[in-house]
Amino acid sequence: MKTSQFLLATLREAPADAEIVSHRLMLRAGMIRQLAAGIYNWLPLGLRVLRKVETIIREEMDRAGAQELLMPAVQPAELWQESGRWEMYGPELLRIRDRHEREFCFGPTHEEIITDIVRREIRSYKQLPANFYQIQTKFRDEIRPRFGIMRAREFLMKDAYSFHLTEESLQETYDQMYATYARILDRLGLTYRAVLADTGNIGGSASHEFHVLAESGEDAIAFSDDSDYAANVELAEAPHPETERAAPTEDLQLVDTPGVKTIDDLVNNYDLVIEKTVKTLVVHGTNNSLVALLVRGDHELNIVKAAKLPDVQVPLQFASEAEIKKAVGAGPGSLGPVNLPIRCYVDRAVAVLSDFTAGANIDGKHYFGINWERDAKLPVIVDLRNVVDGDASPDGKGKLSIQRGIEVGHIFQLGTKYSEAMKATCLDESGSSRTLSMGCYGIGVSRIVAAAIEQNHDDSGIIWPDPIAPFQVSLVPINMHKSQRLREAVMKLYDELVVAGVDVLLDDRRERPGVMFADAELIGIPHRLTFGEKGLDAGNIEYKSRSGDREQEVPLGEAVGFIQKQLSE
RNA sequence: CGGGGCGUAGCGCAGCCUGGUAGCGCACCGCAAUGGGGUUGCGGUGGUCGGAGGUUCAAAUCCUCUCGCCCCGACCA
Repeated sequence: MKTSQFLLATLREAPADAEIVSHRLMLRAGMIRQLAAGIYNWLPLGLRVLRKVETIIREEMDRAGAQELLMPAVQPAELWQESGRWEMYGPELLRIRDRHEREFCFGPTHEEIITDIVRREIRSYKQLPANFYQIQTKFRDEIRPRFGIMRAREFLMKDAYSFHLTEESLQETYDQMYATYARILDRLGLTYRAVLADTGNIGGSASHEFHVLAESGEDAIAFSDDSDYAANVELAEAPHPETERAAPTEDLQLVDTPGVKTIDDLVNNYDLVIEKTVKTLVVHGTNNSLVALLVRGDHELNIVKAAKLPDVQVPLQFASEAEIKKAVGAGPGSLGPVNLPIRCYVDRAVAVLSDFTAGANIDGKHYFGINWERDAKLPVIVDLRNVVDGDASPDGKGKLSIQRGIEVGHIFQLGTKYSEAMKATCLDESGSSRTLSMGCYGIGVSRIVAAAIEQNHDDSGIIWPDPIAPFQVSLVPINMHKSQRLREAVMKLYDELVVAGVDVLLDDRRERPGVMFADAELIGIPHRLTFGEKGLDAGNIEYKSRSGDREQEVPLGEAVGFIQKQLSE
């Protein structure tokens, strides 16, 4: 490709509303342009990357024996009503009507459609197991799309669905998909971790997420320093406290704490130890009740764990100040376990506290020296908090450390959730009808592009891993317009590279070298060949890698071979 | 959905408070010089000032409505 024939839409300045690195760089490099909130055009440069990611995924899925098919983006409401998700999915489902007022949605995922296909087409156990996938555009009407392509409403996803007669067969395919995802991310050249995950509203039992590690990641993931254990912080179980609850040494004391609304206020103004304070969070419970959740002052409530409690309404919603006042008689900031009139759960770490501080359920007052059983009955003890750096690993080996990750893949064992609702059955060896078990396996194709940039960039721009670079090599001629013999030599080399199958971008604009270098670096081409008259005289061409650690003269005659060697490394 | 902010040329912004012929930088086009890290000079192209309504002799500017986009908020007890 030559720049004269290519839309090189680079920008010096990024639009002011682009917040994260990948969004800024994708705009500046001319990969994408926004059309509406969470909806983007892919310009030629961006599409080249997207297609390369897609190709690697497709190759690995095919290699794993999955079959590609393509399902519609627009789906009839009937199937969603049949699975029960037309009501359950909520406002993220973009619902539309056709001219006959029939209801449809723009598919956010395709369990219903694939299950419908399979129940029509698969009759016999002899056709199983089967694994179908597609690479297709999804639409999820996110509350707040953000970060460019990272959390867009319309995005490209590879989704796969497998069908089985037995749990063993499902486990086998699940394990195979786990290995396939690892291969895909290895081939993409990304640093990642697979972690245990929550199954969320898709449902099912076992589940793993694949995270590309990056500071800007929206998810926190916890690793053991001494085993393979890795889990999303949403899921990671906090350890049982190592100590028993100590006997009371202080009397219960009601203290005036005017204006104290937060744990920080309390600790700073009354010289307390934060580990001996308790905060009380109030959420909506079932049947219009309120439920109080108690965690230590220095800990964070884990929303996923809280939402799993039997009395808590799903999705989790925090009570308003007015609701709290009405139920408790005091506002947020003055709540605690003593004389608390609503149902209550305590975190394990709270249950072992003694002589601790919490709100008095009277505005502007706190109790100091609270002790369980003496001052308040100890409520049900559950795991409510996020794990923190240094917690013992749940598998008993080592300590946890927390890192940020971008979720690019998620695999689930769904079991019979959809096949049962939609009556997807087939005959087994004995001729009796059996409900199929399902697995599903997703990869965010467009999100991988953004994640790759988050992980691989510097001040000058993107640094693509070779396998997904829009071009492998940039060819930068210096002052080509002034020298006919340089022009001829450059064109000859360009043709040779193309014939050799190298993905090369020749910058044939009449620009100064600085401009061409800056653009090549911004768009992240991993290898660069610079060619000027001086080099031509010496019979050399200059090579530089984007990561900057290699720079050398290469004899012109060996340039093609040299590049091929770089690309195969 | 709540809170905040912003819509003026492709991008980044000024002008608005205090109404009076719409500006700057980058990009783009032309000419010239320059020629190995975003060069310089000169000359140009490009704008229904998000939209509608109102006030006024006169509206980017004031008022009302509306649309769009962005940020923060689901850890606050």
